[in-house]
Amino acid sequence: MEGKACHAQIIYVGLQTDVLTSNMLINMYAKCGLVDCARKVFDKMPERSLVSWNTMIGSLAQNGEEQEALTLFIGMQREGTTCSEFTVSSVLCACAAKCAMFECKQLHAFAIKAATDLNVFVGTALLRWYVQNELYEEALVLFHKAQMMGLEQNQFTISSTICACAGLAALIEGNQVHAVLRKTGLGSNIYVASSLIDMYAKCGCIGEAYIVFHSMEERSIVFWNAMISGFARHAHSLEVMILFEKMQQMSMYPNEVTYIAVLSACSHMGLVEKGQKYFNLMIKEHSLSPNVLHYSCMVDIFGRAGQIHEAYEMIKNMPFHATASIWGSLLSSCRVYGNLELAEVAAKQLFVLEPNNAGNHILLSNVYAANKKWEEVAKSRKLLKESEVKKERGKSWIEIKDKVHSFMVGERNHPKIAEIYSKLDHLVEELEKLDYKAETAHDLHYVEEGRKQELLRHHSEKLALTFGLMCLPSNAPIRIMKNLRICGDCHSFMKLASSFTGREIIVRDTNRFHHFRNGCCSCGDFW
DNA sequence: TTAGGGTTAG
Repeated sequence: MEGKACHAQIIYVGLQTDVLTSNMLINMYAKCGLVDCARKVFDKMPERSLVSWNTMIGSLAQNGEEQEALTLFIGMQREGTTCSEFTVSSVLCACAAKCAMFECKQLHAFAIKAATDLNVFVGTALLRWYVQNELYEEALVLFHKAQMMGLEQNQFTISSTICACAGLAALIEGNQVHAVLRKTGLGSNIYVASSLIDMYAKCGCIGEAYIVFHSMEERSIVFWNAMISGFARHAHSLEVMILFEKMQQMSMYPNEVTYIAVLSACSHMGLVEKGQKYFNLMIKEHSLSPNVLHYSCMVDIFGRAGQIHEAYEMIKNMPFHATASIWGSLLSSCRVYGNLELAEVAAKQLFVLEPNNAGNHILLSNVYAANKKWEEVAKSRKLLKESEVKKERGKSWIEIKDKVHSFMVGERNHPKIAEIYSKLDHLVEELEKLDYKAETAHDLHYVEEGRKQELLRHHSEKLALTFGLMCLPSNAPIRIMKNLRICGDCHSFMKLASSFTGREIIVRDTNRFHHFRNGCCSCGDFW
């Protein structure tokens, strides 16, 4: 109100035409959240300076009016006003919030042309934009470029970069950033430390994540959640529960994110009663309203444990429309337990919600096959073949030195592919001596048995494993990332391979880790 | 007279 009174006084004495005063007024209104008042002052200005434009664009960007900020920026260009690093960083923030990829890419080029890309504000906004839009590789390229040019790194650029490494599960890159932290001391920042825990957990190094967790005295809720989510991702349910208790002893109370981690740990381990206990605790003890993700966890908990009807009841009674992910979880459970009736219910919903997801058709045909409904299997396969729907191809990747090696199922292009196949054949022979038999039961391609076995043998994670065995030192764990869920055959194969080679093998599939050691998997064969 | 930012989610 003081500002408004002051504005009235300025108008009274006739100072409103002064550019400097108007700029200050725009700024004052924007800081008070009165962006409309700021805009009125801006619109009435007979002439505007660069600062007027910058202040107005920045105000709009910060007050959630991103589209208007972009429109004004275009207007500024049309008027021929040269922009500065202030303009570029504000407009970049607006683009990142809007996820306007095209504008952002144009703006990046614009920033380079206007020689503003070396400005720390501009660089930070660019990095943030890339990470927010999951363009992690671009983010890392930018970070390396900044490093080569000797530009300043700060806690903001570093936490975004670590987030990019986490998104790519790029451990070697992540380790390099960690080394920068050790030199600069930026690792003691709570945001940086939280993203570091997340990065190590997502790269399969849960022990490293815990070392970071243990080293910090300051602990925020996000920091606790990052560690608990990491343990959940690795199916270390006991550690999840211990930390859940410990945080409360230290007067830090769980929030919605904590409960998602706790419930997902229960689902990965088949802990139905514990899951129900936590779900009730969340509502009654901590007064939190479960969101669609919590319900999704509960459907998963019941479904994975074979309580398909309870899972379906949960869906029917929840206060939200079920998402594709929830119906997908039910359909997967139906496949595992051969429940045809509910598989058809789930599939019907999924075909509407995800018409382009071939996996749903395949799951349904698997349930038909498990129930020996061969006519329906054929119909379902025909439908899939006729539609435009394509199944996502299996892909695995592994980091060796500073390079990511990627393998598709039946890979032909890798430079060492001949040697890989030959070594893999040899490994299969050795494992067959330990009673390994290719499990083709769930692989329902209409192909003859020999060909089925060949397809299974060339699953991408087996190729990545073989390449890891060829290239990595004998004591190094082999970390493999995969874009789909690991199949039953590869799971058995990895267990035997860990025993035969004496190696630790870590496989991350769509949303969790499997640690294979001495012939066993951390998931206890429940996933 | 003008700038902001980063972390956790079945």
